[in-house]
Amino acid sequence: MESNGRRRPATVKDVAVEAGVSRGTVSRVLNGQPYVSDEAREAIEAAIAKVGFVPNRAARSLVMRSSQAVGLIVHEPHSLFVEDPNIGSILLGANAALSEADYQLSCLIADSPRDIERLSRYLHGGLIDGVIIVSARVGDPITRAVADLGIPASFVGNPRDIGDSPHVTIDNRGAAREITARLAATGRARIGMIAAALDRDSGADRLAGFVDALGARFDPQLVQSVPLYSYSEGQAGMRELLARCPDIDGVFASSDAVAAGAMEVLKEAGRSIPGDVGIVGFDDSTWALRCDPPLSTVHQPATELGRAAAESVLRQIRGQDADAGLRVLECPVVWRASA
Amino acid sequence: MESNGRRRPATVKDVAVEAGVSRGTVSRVLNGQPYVSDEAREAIEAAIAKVGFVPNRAARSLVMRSSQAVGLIVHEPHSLFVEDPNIGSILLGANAALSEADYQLSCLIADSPRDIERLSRYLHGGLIDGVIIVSARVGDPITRAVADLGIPASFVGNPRDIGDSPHVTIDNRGAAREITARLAATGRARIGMIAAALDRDSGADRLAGFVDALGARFDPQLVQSVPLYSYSEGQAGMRELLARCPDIDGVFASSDAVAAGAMEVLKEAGRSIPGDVGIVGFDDSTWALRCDPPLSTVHQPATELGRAAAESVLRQIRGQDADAGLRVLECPVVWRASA
DNA sequence: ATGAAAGCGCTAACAA
DNA sequence: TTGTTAGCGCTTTCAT
Repeated sequence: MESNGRRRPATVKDVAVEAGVSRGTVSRVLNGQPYVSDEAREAIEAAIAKVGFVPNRAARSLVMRSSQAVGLIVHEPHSLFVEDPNIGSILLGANAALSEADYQLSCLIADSPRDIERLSRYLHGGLIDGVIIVSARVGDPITRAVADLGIPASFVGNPRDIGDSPHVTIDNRGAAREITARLAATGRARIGMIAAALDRDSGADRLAGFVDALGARFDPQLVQSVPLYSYSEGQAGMRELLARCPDIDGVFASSDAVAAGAMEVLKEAGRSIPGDVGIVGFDDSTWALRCDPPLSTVHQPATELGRAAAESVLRQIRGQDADAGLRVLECPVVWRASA
Repeated sequence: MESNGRRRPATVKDVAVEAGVSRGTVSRVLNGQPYVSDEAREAIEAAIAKVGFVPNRAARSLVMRSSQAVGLIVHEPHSLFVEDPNIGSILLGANAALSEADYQLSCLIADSPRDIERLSRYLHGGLIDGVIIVSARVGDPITRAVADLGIPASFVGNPRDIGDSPHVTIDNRGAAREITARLAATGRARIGMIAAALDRDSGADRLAGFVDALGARFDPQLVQSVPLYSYSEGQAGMRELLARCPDIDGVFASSDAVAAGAMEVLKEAGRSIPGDVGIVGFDDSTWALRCDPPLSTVHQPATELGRAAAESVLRQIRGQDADAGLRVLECPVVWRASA
């Protein structure tokens, strides 16, 4: 029976009075502790329903020093946040894992220096037991803030400066190496790369994998760097590459969105895919299937990344962090028609 | 000077001792209250920095009965959450408005009955001062939970059963009417609609606007209903329509993603756009510009919707809800090449 | 098995 | 202008 209207919320005391017991006993029932008579338990449960009692979490957090809530910080440039195909899945994965453990996920956005300032106070405040950090860059103020806090934390991704902090990631370099090698194996001679987001570990590692795979055949002329993993940057990058090396016959785009933009430009330039130019992407997002022809790419297990990060935080909260926090998830190549 | 390591967090008392004043005075400084000598203020500020004090928000929330945090509940089916082009912008808009008022935005996901259960306890708990609800459907349990709570709330959108609760929305029906009329004015004789998400106010209203615009020329045969605003549903819907009415020469798709899917199918069927068939969408999302030809559509002011909803919640928190919470934002038609 | 009482960290009313 | 004190709602010894 939900009480409606603007009445003062019921407290343990109200429940205790209603049930004719003490607050201590009510608390024991609330927390499922032993040593409560069936009689008392039933009376209290009835009273709780009757007065519409819901525990005040601020009070509980204060005394227990824990809140059963985990934050997930997203620090993305404005534009990307809206489009990033992985964030939504990471969120859903983290939420699922936390939900099973009866933890509340609270997604926090860092979109300005002011946000970061407020956020670090918020995290300090005892309303959050742990935190998942998505898409941090090297030197990210969020990283510092979290480290200073000493609160259980786990990163999705692996910015260089988090040291051996718990994190879950994929082997960007290995996957990039693998898909580049396969592209080369289709008989391409002049393979280029549109290398996005080199300020992120994912971006830098994908480039490194590309260089690995090409070995002596690597030609820096064939690499065009662009700032973001986006469709329009893909277009811009491809235009540059085409102008500089008209004989290009293979492209590794460092995300599917980038690849989609590049394909658009290639078609406008009259190049057939995969006939004249083979192209591969990264992420296996909705972009990949929407391309024509469908894009060969690397499958990124976004949901599982979110889930694993949440589980890592949960383990730390429970004090089991002896157990390794680091995990590298599989990301198989998905071969389709674009190369 | 941030204190590191796992030391017990500093409290007001520590600051008071360090500064040689009482806890009351420290509290006054913390809350920017008058009647504090410059001398005391300086000593306290120095002490705060020295001991690395950050207020415990659980304690503060408990006594103040407010937390300076606003929740934003997203209740979307799994698949859509990942793709919805509006949610990210709504979030960013809400965050910007709240940030200016020094409120923390906490985005909460409702992805299962269990989530909803936990969420309503969470909202009850005093850790959240108000809430923005995105994409609720009629009969949504979230709506009931929020109503029972009596907490400041504002909806984005207008499900029929929220009554006159504060909400911010667009005139879906009017906009649908307008863009359909324009499509008709291009000389189309057999205009159909792929009507998605009729269980949502937005979906139902867009269909109503379509019917309005066509008047006597409306033919139910030319309407295909699909469950979700998605690319693949757009493909499915278009296939149905094409099979049933091969003479179709105009299509109103109820979102850009749906339109993109429909365009794909039309092209496969050998229809030229806008030559054989004119097509228009809704949202003005990234899909629209990515289509070939670019899609005529209705611009949805997603960022502003988020901002306005946040401002509405803020007003309610401040007790100014006499001021109207309802706002209908403009959504102009954007005319491009697809029709 | 249960009640009484102390106290988590903070703010606010009251005295001084 | 400042210190003192009484709670906010909850959990948790310590008695009983």
